[in-house]
Amino acid sequence: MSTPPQSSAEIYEQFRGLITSGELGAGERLPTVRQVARDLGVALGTAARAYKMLESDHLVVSRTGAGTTVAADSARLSKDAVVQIRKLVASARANDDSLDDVISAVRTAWR
Amino acid sequence: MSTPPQSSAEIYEQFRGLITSGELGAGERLPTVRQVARDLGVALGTAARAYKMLESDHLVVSRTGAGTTVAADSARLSKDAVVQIRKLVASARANDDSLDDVISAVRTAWR
DNA sequence: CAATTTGTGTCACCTAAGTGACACAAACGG
DNA sequence: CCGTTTGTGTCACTTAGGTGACACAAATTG
Repeated sequence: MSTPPQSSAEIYEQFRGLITSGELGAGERLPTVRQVARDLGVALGTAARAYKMLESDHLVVSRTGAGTTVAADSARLSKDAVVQIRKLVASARANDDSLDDVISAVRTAWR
Repeated sequence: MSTPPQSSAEIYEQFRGLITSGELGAGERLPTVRQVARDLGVALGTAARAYKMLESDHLVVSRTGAGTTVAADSARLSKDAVVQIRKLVASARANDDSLDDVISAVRTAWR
């Protein structure tokens, strides 16, 4: 495939968001690498690389044979931020702002 | 250089944030591609590619000889969103949240 | 007008990261 | 216990996007 629908970095980001926001709780099982690969139409190694990145961050624990589960202390985002993010998204949506513009502005506002 | 300090995509994002949030106003001049290349330690072509991307988005206007300036109708983010982003960043900072975690959570909350 | 500035285009080259197709070891489950 | 599931590792190959070093055309400047 010449243009992958998702890169390993994007897959990583996807799960990272679910985990750090607490939407995926500690102990919960992630889909298998082969599941992810099939669902997103990427190669096995690409999904595997994403999981490796998550493990490097200690966001998940992978064991061959058993699957991959969310690590114990993985809800890293404060409740405050989660609430603010919900408001921001509502506001931006109401104004038809684009996700990319919002992300860029957050990055800019951060420094 | 094996590991570029910034990729063209990152440089693009940087300016995109400044422009869509209105921090760089219409008509304002951007640094020259050579300036950007020198300052960030990237190759000329890398900075040029970033500017090309900005132009594809109609965020800037480039003319050989003259420089690159912010396009007329380029403040694309709503005031509401800008305000919410300011609050979010304050909140996240106060709680020691990481930028990457916040970005990931915003992405997740969006869908 | 002449020199400079600035964006653009091209060259050969290198590396990161994607691909499919495997193989293997650890854990699980009937 | 034995077959299946699952994460991991490797292979050769392709592509996107970096690199430095140029050259060129258009706009600005003195």
